[in-house]
Amino acid sequence: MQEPRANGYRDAWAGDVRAVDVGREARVAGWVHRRRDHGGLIFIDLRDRSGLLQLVIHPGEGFDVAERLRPEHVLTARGELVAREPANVNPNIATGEIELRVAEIVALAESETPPFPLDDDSIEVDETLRLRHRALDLRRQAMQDVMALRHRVIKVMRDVLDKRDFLEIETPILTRSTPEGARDFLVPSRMQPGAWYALPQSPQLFKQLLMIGGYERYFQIARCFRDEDLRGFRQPEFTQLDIEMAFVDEEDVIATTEAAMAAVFEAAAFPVPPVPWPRMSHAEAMLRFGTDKPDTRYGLELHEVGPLLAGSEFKVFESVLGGGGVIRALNAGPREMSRSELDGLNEVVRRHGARAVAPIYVGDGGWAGNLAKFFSAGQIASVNAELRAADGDLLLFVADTPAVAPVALGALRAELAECFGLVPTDRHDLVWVVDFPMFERDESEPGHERWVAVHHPFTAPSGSFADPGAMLSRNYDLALDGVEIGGGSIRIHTSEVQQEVFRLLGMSEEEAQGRFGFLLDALRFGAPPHGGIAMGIDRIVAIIAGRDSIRDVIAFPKTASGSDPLTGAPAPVDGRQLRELGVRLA
RNA sequence: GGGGGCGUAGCUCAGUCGGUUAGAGCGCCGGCCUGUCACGCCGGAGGUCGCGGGUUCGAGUCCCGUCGCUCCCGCCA
Repeated sequence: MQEPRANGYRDAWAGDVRAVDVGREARVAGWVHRRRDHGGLIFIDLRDRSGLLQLVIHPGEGFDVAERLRPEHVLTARGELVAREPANVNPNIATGEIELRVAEIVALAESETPPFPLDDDSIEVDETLRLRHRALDLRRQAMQDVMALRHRVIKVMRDVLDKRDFLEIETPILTRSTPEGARDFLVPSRMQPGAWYALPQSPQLFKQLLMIGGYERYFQIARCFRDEDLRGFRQPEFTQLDIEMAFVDEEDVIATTEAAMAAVFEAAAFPVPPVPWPRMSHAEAMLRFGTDKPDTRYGLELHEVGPLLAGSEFKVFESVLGGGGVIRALNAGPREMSRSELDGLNEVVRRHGARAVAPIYVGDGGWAGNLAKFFSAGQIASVNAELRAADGDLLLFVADTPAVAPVALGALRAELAECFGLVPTDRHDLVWVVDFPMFERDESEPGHERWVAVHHPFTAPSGSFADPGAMLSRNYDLALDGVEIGGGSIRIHTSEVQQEVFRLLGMSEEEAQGRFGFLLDALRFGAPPHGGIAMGIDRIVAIIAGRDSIRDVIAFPKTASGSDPLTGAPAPVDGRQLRELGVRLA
């Protein structure tokens, strides 16, 4: 760190002094990390953001002060930086060759005993307790490291985009609904009683207005809000690198994203393949991996085996195929699994809506087990060839609807890779997934089937509106190790096409005008072709830091119940405010 | 909204088939200690076993309810 301006508290960072500073008089300040009291000699590991420095207090000046110090007390100390005897050097800390011989020590603040250890990152402390004492939790080295990493990631993003002529422009937080498909957080309006602001699910509409407004290249470190249940990699409040560019096609946005992200990974010393990163169609991803965000670091790929097995004696498969279903299979390799372990696999696919997994062992070129008798030698041979099956291999089959079977087997693939230890820890893969379907048929309410946009309804489609189910969207999602870290698209830039999409989604002209009039209006005044992307900063930082939850990379995250860590719950509303708003309490 | 797991000392956890006095490590407090760095040695304090009810001669342990946390599905890019 840069040397601090000398004042009454410090003139040096504790963790930054080195052997070359021996002989120098230094004043440092910080927290007591650990204290070792030898009776006639006291050692204190002093901690500030830069690191640790050992203070030595001999009997005499300040000794009585040092005797009363305890972990997390705050102090400032002055003394001479001295070299340690060779035998006393501590190679585990950066300042281990030297120490501060204290001439003066002043206690600035006492501390109660911390409710959980701050000097040991190996113990996993209950998260509720960490959130309740967030200031203490943030002192821990692991949190300090992550926050510094997060800062560097965002800094690199800003630097790369700044060099490429992007302007950082802020967009409103109190706004109206910006549809991404999630529930909006709502805030009542005082000026217009009965009306509500929505917090933005993304700056989508605003950045399109900026493109139409001629700003050409925009970005923002944007806070986004979605009122949905949280998960390890999902918070109701999260941060995205939001980018939009005018007069561009897919290649421009992808190239810009790759430049920014490659710089981020390089700055973080996170090993990824060189750009350009591979691309895969949505259809291929679903076929080979059973997910739209494949982890391509390991095998266990899915195969379509329905046509190979049609006409067998196995009634389960036959009835699925007869009903328009599919059969997907993967080769788990030479695995010995017990009855109960195989039952455990059923649990996995059931979670995703499938009935069961059919396991078959390969032996002597044929199939072992009680399912083998239902299939002809030709069928067995062709499936073995498709799955490259060898003796001893375990083959797993899932037969179900075209929507369920791939997803269920894809989830099983991920689970198997995890428990077989097939997921590399030293290597990371990125893949662009492109050519998503534009529309999907929502058949959840019989009699009210309708088209819904797979991405948001501003994504540019390709294909003909005469066959909406066959249209693809001009979008691109980026997956890192099986986690979606970003996604974007080329946007619709004419009001005619935009209205056509709204119509297909069952939106009347009045409704479209009411909800998105300010975009439709803008599109009528010369909108440039444009597109962009949004990158999930929390997820990117979490993966680089090797964390399972983005809560670990957010200074003040929400808890599982969505409450605020500082108050324990969303703030209660003042009754007077409610009356002014005309809100009646139930 | 649905399903699984967890809740025991300040922290992390153990606690057998339901059995009488609930444990460990770390931390904390006191004493000793002039070269430690996860300091060491000696001693000590600390428990509504989340909460409520039930079964039982007897419940940390079994059952029901409830609250909290957590993972997964739904939802959500």
